[in-house]
Amino acid sequence: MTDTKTKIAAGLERAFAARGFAEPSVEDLRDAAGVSLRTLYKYTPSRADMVVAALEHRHGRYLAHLFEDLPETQQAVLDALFERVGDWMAAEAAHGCLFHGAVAAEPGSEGLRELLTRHKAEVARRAAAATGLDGREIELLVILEGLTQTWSLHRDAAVTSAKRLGHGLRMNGAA
Amino acid sequence: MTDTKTKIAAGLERAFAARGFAEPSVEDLRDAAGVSLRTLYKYTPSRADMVVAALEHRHGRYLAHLFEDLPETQQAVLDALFERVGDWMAAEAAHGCLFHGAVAAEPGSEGLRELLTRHKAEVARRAAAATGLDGREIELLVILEGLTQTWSLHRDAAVTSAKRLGHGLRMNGAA
DNA sequence: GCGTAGGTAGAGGGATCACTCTACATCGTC
DNA sequence: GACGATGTAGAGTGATCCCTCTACCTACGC
Repeated sequence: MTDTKTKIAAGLERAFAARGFAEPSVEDLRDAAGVSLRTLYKYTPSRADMVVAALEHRHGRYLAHLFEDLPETQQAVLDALFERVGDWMAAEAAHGCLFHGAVAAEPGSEGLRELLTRHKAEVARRAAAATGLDGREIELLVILEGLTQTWSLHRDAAVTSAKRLGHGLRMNGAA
Repeated sequence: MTDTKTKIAAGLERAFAARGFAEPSVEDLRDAAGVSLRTLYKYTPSRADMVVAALEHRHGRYLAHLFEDLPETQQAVLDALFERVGDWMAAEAAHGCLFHGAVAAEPGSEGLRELLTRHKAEVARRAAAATGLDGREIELLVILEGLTQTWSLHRDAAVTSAKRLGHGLRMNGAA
């Protein structure tokens, strides 16, 4: 049997991704996690902790989805990254980035904001390393975030646009 | 005296922008709008309507902020747009795009999603027209959205990155 | 066989919240 | 000076929600 803690985190992530952070009640979250209310509160002693658990679980899954088994050439890596973001949105994030969603739902939480910062920094760092575009982390992040936000409006066209922007990135090395 | 309806919409916009969509109670919104509860419910018969009123008011203000009195050359327009987005974030949107925030707070609302779509389409359309980059609306939107999302993490560096990406846009006309 | 760790089931408290309703004030117009 | 439109003030209602707590079950090591 899978570890109770990961089972809970996976269920919470699914619930928040599907219905946002405001709507699901703790009883809904309990159903999604597949445990009793008591056990849920044992591992995540408040609803805010449930949000954190879901985000941490998602962080790992997102990194794995983006950066495992990438192609060989760095140009192909760049295109593959954007395609994988599109695939991720289609399969898992119909309602947009979960981290931004969590911060938007609770703008006062310093903890959530720090989680968001760390998540995005890690994505940018790994993307720059994998594409050989060191020093261009922020530009990469602008494209990745823009793609994430526009995907729900324009689907594949957003992926294509991100690729084009990425190619431009590779062209002009300096400002 | 200013029109009651606009006074309410302006107050609501301020409240949601400052504290997000989940936190403020209707009584908080009443205080922000500066009217009585009865009057507030007369113009916006439910809390959901208050959200819509705030977004419609913001839509107008955002377009005015971005597209009024732009410089003459199209290259300067492009840079000015990104700078204005940065200024807007600093002054008005410390917590990110209000439209995405509203949809994230209530993912089930078809009305909000349509409002978001129309808002972004109009921004993209006007940006393409003002910069002479017709046909590149989606690429422009990816940069604008990416800038909006990364600004809270990287401030001026995000604006600079957006400008660089914009210059690349102007270079390669075709795919 | 028994203790312990870790689980289920679900009722109830206390607080909050969206929304309604009654009663009263103000002001421009005829 | 009466009147209608438009506003304020604020108490009350019904529902929801987060969280706690009691009571019980099951598997496993020794």
